[in-house]
Amino acid sequence: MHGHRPTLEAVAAHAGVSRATVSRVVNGGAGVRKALRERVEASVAALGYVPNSAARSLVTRRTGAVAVVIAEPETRVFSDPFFAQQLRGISRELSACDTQLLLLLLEGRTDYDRVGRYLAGGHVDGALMFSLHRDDPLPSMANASGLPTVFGGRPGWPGAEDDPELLYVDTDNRGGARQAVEHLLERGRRRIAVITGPLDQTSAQDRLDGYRDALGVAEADPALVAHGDFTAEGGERAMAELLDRSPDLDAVFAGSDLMASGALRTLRSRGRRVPEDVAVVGYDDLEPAAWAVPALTTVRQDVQDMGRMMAGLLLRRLGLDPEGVPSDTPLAPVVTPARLVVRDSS
Amino acid sequence: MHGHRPTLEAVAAHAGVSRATVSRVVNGGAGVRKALRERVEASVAALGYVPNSAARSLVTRRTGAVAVVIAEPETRVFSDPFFAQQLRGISRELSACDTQLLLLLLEGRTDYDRVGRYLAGGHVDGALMFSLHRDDPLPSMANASGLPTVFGGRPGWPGAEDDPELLYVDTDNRGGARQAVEHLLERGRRRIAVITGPLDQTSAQDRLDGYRDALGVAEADPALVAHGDFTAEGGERAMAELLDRSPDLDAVFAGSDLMASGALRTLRSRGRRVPEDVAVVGYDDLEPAAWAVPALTTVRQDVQDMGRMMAGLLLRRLGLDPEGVPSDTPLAPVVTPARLVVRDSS
DNA sequence: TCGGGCGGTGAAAGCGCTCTCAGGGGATGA
DNA sequence: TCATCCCCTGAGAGCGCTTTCACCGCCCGA
Repeated sequence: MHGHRPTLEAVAAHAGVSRATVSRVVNGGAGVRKALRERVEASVAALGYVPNSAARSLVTRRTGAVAVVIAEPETRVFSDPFFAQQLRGISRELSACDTQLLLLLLEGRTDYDRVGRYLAGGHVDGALMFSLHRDDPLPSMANASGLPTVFGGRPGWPGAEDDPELLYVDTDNRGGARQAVEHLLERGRRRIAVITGPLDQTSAQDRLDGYRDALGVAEADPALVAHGDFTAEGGERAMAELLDRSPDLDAVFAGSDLMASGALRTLRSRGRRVPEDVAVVGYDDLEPAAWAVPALTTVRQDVQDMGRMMAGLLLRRLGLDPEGVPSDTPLAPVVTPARLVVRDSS
Repeated sequence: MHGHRPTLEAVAAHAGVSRATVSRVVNGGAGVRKALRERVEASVAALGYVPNSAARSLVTRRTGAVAVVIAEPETRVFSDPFFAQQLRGISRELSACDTQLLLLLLEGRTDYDRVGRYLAGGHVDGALMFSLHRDDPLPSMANASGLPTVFGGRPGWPGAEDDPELLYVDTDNRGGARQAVEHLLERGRRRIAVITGPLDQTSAQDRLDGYRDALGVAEADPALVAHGDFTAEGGERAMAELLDRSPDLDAVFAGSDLMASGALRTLRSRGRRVPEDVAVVGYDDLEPAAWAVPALTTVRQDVQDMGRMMAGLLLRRLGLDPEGVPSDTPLAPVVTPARLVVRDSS
């Protein structure tokens, strides 16, 4: 197999030059006379030489790869278009800088060790982390190993906000949620329930806060609050709970489109019409929103762009200025706006 | 940052032993006296030593990582649950062998170079390739670089079948399609249309062949055949075409659930009732099938398990026998069965 | 004609790790 | 008590690459 991949040495011998010269040519050819460079290039092509990445990164201390770490089971990562979109933006930005994307998924508690070792082992130049819960050990692992890291969503662990080095990309969850609930109020709804995401994630907590803001209360009516986990099944269950507790509710704000579509299913099976009996608003504006029956009113955040920004931030942190970014832009967290999109469900 | 990661040397000095001993301990500790081993382990912990992967793989010629190459735009990869499931199986199998999964997506023609270089550069020990079209250059690139590779789906390029080394995992697409169409015939349908996937993929071609088998014809009625691209949008368009060409059709077999759900949308918008007016059968039995309204009759293939098998095949090819596999099992392509699942749409 | 400068090239020193090989010491058998 | 063997351990040679540093011509100005 890998049998006898030619080495620099071999190319040098073939071209009748030294290893140093070949190395220079392979890395751009600066400072090598044209005639020689062409001779070397011919040899490289003739032998089918490809640099050995291990040897190279051993000396350069760079790998040209970036890890995307998602602390969720594959089930969610791949069924939730949120990640898909995010990854898409990331992947696009990275490949523009010729950097490889490495996807690491953490499923169980035991994976933390493996991934921690991987990150610390110098396999990657930096990391992008998502979907972290408040007590997740990953950030401190990354921090301990000194790996440059950018987070998706505002980190929620204690003291996170005080770290001036901290880099993240978030969206205005609180404002978006407020818009959603205000919209329901304008539609004349009065018993508005909420289905939250896991509250140890800032995005879920912020959306709940936005709900409270809109209603002008400091504490939500417990009968109108149910907790989901950002999945459709969770939304289905939460909606059932809500209907049991508050049969008179006339609207529900779900913390994600997936949960909203789950809620839709429960409502349908319980014979409630949407939006006549119960208005539904989701969050994210991903595919399931537009496809749901009826099409979901939701809060739009440009997830793909957020992914792109995360990657951009990291690349700049690594000193690989992505094109189109003035190099004097300060390296700081980014918060993008959210916007209500009204469809048929409200 | 990576500032001063301790090296083997440092640990050796700290523990008062030689590099060789530390290396042995780090790699399992075989052949090192217990007392010494514990001393070394303490030093490793005290210094927070993590082996440098580049140095290690430079000498071992192994990276502990495997690439999954998908020649489809991210859009599809992440919105099509097919890949999600497949990846899930793969990821599960790989992590059992402590092997990292590296996801490489090819979007445009230009990505081929980058990925080709990456694969040839020794970043990974092997590759898993999916969703290849007949003239895809990737297999020959992998072959040229001698990278052990397992394919998802029976490869369709000329001469592929003759390669005794070729490893792939496929499902009985032809048989599954035949079952689907026979089922429609049993239901009394007579004008059965088909929406194919891209015919330069063997899976799509095989499913079309199965359709013909069931109908007992050598060539399908062109008015009843439309081509999609395995996406929901494609299914939507194809269904519209079919209705225009053959308004009298009473059933449609779609080459994937996603295309079937697109077809469902078109049928709904054209006012055809499913299954009363038109029966619909999909293929794959992934989430969209069960969720569709009405729930889709479809052909089940255990995609996740296929992923697992692909990974298993590759690991064995790499000499990392996954647990539970008798080591004398011959290394050969696998074809899994397909089974009809009847739901509401037919 | 000669000295200084400069662009281009090669020799060689590692990067951090694994692994072979040789040697040292303790235990064992006579 | 001495020789033999075996178990551990350490020294050292690379893995393939980058990069510094010294050097060799060559061209220029004087």
